[in-house]
Amino acid sequence: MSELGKISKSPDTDVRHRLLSCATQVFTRKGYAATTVREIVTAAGVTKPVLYYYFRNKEGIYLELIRSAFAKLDALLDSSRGQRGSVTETLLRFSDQVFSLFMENVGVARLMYSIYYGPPQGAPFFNFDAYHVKFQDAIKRLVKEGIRKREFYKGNAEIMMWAIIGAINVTTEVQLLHPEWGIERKRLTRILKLIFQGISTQRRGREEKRR
Amino acid sequence: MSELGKISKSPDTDVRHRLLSCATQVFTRKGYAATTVREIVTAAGVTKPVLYYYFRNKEGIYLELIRSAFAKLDALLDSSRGQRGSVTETLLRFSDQVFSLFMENVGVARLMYSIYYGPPQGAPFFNFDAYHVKFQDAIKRLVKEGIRKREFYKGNAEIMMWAIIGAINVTTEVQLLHPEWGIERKRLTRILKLIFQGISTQRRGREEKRR
DNA sequence: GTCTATAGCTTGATAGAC
DNA sequence: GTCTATCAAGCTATAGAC
Repeated sequence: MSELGKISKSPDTDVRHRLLSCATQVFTRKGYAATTVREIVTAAGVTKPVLYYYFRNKEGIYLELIRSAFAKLDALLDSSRGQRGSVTETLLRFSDQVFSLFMENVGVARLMYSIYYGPPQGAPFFNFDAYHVKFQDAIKRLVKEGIRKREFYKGNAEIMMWAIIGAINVTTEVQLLHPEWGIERKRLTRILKLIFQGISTQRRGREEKRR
Repeated sequence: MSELGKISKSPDTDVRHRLLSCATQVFTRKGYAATTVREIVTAAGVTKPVLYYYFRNKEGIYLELIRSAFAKLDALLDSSRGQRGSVTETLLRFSDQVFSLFMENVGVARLMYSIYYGPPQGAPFFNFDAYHVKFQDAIKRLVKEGIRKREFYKGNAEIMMWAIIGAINVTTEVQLLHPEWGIERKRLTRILKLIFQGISTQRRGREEKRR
């Protein structure tokens, strides 16, 4: 009986979730402006008022999609602070979690890329760049901590940051568009480890010898 | 007199170039489908027949934009073969040239990102992925050559390739959207050198010691 | 041929019954 | 929470005046 009670309660949130999922797909396929509320609700198998009940309007469901995804990223960024263990480990773990989050929300990610790079349809403004900066700061802070703890060479933290972000981006972007090319989560770790250790057999030039 | 002759000849190609430039802007701003031939020609200060003379139609001018940009990349990829000097130098020079090419055609690059990631307007198909693969192969070939010449450690060439492509991508993408963040050409070189040499003070783990 | 006015459709959004 | 029924605004197409 209690089971039935729980099950009968779930459709509420289930409908909400289905609406979000369908909206993501339609927005991605047709762009913000060309997407009609009608398409979203028929895809989700509900009627219009349901959408207007859960989300204020078309803009509301769009912003909810984007915001909820970034809320998860925010939580992850916060958790990257004050970790025990080496910075190297923290960076690897953090990148791995970012990749997982990306994959779990790959649909929304695809939509965000479409909005960010695509032609400006009348989509409501969202400050993607603020999150780019947040993300960069989180990585840069870890790199600086690594330098302070002598785990990393005393070099330009920003350059190191870009190398790491480059690895994360290339991994997520390839996964976004060509999952069949098989850059999966483990591979990101391997790329990062490579960046930590270097490619060249000739280690450190002038800087090293001068010490 | 001969001067006048030369000058009177240039407007032809000038008009052609102006059309291409304006088309790039309008396509990027409004998307392929929403762009009308009328907008392009008025922006370029010419009449419709001029566009239809130089390019067959709307599809023609679009494809010309994309194709001519990739033709330049093709030339660059070819030139990366059989270079003298160290592979490290070749890779740095090649990346630098790619970045320059990207910057010289940043308008077309923006359009291509918009088409590639944006909602599929009825834009004529272009095989962007084929060029992605070509590009990857060029880098991978150089990395393998580096390993063969003992310039690079005997590691996974593909992982090294992704690290390098990550650096190139992050540099060009940031330049595309936030030139004010100041990741200019020199910075790409610095990121690559960092990847070659590594970040960590702990060089090579188990793999190294086992040799 | 050209312009305008209007009919009719679509869209985002809401009211009120259940 | 969900439905039916409906609204107002905006767009497209075209009939019909000139």
